[in-house]
Amino acid sequence: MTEEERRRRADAERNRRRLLDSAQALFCERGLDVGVGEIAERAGVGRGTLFRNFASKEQLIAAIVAERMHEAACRGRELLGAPDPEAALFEFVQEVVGRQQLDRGLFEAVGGEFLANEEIREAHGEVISALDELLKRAKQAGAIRDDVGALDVLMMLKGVCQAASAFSHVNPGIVGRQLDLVRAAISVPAAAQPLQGRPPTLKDIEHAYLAEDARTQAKRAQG
Amino acid sequence: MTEEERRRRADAERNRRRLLDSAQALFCERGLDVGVGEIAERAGVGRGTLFRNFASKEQLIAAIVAERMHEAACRGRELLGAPDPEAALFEFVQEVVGRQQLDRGLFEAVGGEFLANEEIREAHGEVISALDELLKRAKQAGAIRDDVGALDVLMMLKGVCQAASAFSHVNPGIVGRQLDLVRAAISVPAAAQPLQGRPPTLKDIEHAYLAEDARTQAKRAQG
DNA sequence: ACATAAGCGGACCGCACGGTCCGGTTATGT
DNA sequence: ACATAACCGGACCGTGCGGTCCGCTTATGT
Repeated sequence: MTEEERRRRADAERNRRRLLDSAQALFCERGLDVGVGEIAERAGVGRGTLFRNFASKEQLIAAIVAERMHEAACRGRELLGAPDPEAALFEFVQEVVGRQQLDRGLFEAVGGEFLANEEIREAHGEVISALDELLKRAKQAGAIRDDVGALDVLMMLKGVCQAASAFSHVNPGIVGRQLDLVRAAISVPAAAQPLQGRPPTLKDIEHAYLAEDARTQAKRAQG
Repeated sequence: MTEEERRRRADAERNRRRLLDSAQALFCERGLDVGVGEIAERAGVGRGTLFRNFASKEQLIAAIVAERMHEAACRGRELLGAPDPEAALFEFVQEVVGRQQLDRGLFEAVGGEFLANEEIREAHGEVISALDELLKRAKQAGAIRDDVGALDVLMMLKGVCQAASAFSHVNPGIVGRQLDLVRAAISVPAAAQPLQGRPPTLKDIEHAYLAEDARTQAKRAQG
């Protein structure tokens, strides 16, 4: 040990990175329920190696999810410097939805029982704070009503994300449509612009289910 | 067998009812993840009896959930006869949320992978149809914008229900608040009335998690 | 009262999960 | 080149799940 800071072997460091990468990829595409065995296999290491780097699966999840939330919060703070407060707010809202749309694990972590985890809850708080600041600026600019809070918005976004994860692949316009509704709701008196896309239909549900099923069976066949 | 229609023994019928009742109760309070063992135990029968009445757990779930959805749809059709179309629509919306708030199993069945089940999806379709009719009437009355569909509304409700299931016990006003938002969204120009209740806070999340945790550990201690 | 079939229940099975452990391997400093 | 400790990987464990099976019980018609 010639250096104080260099106490871990190089291969250990490399394996940790591989584990984080493979877990991130699998959580993204299949959610947080993927088994630790599969994560280790994809990383090209054994299960033992996984558990030496992360004390439990929950801790691995927390490390990844918290990182993603931290990134989102940073983006939010960045948007605080944008010229148009209202545009900045809705840009952020749209990105938050987009991130969850691209990362199923992140989507599942928000609002589920995983908020029980200290690390995740803290990162979640960062996002809320950023959104809160953006809201405050937009309110001062007169664009947003005074009595809504960051969590009010986040809760509505939960519905949007749910819609996105369920239907966006059979009805791509659904996200923009729902985001429009977040702005204008369904009442006539508001100065409403026409909604984007086409209305979702019963067929969409069926297609969503069939696509999901086909994907599952494909995985099963190859595995 | 003196009667054609009487081919099942009385005790069998009684046990089936007990199973349905206990499953309903457990699904309500703890969600669809409760084990079949516990359901049978609460009903005072063995696991074998459960599987003789229902070929699989999924079928048991479908029987119960579809029944609840059917009830909701009936209520919706009933409201079609109400004098004020707009009031009827929002009464229905509120009741749909209320039902999911009182029944965690129902909440989980909507929008999750359980919509893959034919029986559930069909019953879900009934609810959508009822909501669609209510929407049409409200549109004709000029209360609702023309370009929203029943599923648009249902998706927003998903977010409301999520908020309800997570926070209603620490912030009872949250449901009315979110329902207000469904009507008016967050834009200033709308003729907005002040939101009900108080804004949700970060503390609410923490309390929700702590309460959930305490409940879980209580169950664990008594079981 | 009795014969009989329908019904019963809990022991049992296979499975998949998260997590542990230890004999063999390999990076690392001298 | 070598000694050594850090590291590796996969066999292994306990748990809890949905679902099956079979010997015993009991409702039911005569």
